[in-house]
Amino acid sequence: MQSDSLESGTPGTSPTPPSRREKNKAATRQAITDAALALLRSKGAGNFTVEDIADSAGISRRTFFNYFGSTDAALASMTYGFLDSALQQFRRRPSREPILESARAALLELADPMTVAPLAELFTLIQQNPQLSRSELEAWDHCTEQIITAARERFAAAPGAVIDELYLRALAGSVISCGKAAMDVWFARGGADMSPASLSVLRQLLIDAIGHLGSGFDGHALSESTPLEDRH
Amino acid sequence: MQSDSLESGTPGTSPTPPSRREKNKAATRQAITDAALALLRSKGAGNFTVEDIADSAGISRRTFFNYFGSTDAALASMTYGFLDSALQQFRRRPSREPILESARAALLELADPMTVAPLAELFTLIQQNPQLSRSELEAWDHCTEQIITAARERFAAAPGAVIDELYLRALAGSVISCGKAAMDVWFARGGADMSPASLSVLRQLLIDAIGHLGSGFDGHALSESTPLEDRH
DNA sequence: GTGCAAAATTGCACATAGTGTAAGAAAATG
DNA sequence: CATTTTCTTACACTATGTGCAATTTTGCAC
Repeated sequence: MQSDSLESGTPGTSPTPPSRREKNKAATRQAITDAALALLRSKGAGNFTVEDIADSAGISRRTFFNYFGSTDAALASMTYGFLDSALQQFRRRPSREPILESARAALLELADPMTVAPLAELFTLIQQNPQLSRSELEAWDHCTEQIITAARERFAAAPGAVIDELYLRALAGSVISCGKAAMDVWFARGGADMSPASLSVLRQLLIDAIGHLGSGFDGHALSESTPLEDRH
Repeated sequence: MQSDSLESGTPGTSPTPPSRREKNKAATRQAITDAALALLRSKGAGNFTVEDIADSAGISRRTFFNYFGSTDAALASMTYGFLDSALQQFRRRPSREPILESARAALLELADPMTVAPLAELFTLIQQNPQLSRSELEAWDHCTEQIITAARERFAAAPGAVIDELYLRALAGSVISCGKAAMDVWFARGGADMSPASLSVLRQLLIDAIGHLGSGFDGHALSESTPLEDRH
């Protein structure tokens, strides 16, 4: 679909230039997720089958299952990619940086237009259908595990130190929970609004959530009167 | 199985004495979960069918589906009950108590022998099988939503105050994450050890996790040397 | 291009999941 | 006992997910 320069896609970024096979697979994968999202949009959750997706993507039912284990998994793959961008950002942060600061920077990646755009509609469609949300939960959980691993590796850089697994897991889970909370609130407010103003709101929500986490949630649940931004 | 005193089970606790129908349904439900757990233990995850469970529980396959939507759901129902005990404890706390203190008290309920015992083995069996964990995640997520609702009701008691949804959701998610982290670490260490010493460890893990949360995770990931309790 | 090996797609068969429906069994009601 | 309500069951049917072998496509050497 895009400009298919033969083999040198972006030399230097990846050690393995994408072969034709890999590009075909990526295209098929994309066709599947596109078809699944289109069907979710047009027919609603639970009102289409794997065969529908396969037909729409121009492949056989069997091939669909070579790529994804279920309809949910196909849709959740978008969320995986979405969260993976935050994880990569986390890994990119310097090791000596306070970990909550790294988490804040990583979560802000979720407010990137290119990152959140493919997810926005999916989220709105999913939040109305609890059935679909199972695989989504799995995606968030998977990201939590990845954060735990990344954080463990970071702390392991300090030689001879004993890593507190409880601290790691509680922290990673809380960070992800804050990201999820910010996304939920954002979607609940304005839906999938991709305008710069809306994305700015999302960024602020992510920052505020991490702020609450960093301050130990010391009682800001109520605000007697909200002088600024009481449009809610 | 147990002593079936006719109708007066525990007068005063429930306004509706359990009729014969309700007791039969409860017994069937229990038989299903028992059978599912037994099969999980003996055959391993993914190596038995709904029909196996139904046969083992002495019911038809169709009746199984009248009670649970899937094998996973049957097993996850135990986790639902487990987490529900913590939720009830949270609701029982006084409204003016600091919310993290309420959370701490609620999570400590998870270390109650009567509460955690039915879950212990399930957790160990589940952690080895990522397939089963989807419904478990759903159970934790469901509990998070319940906590959000309970906390919202608590704060709504203050008249005229505007509730910060982000604070609520981030807090509830983090609290649950801390509970989950403590459980994970506990199981990873000693498995399903129900001894008083082990349960004491679990209690301390839960307290420490909430402690981390309350102090904003201000850097206790490493400990240069652990003078006490370095048996890990 | 030709030929060959590796890999992907596909069709087919099959076991299992999950659901609608109607008949039958059990329990509550009078 | 008769009736009504609720639960269980059998049956039929669609859909999911997987193993397997045939077929097609791609990569690579010549």
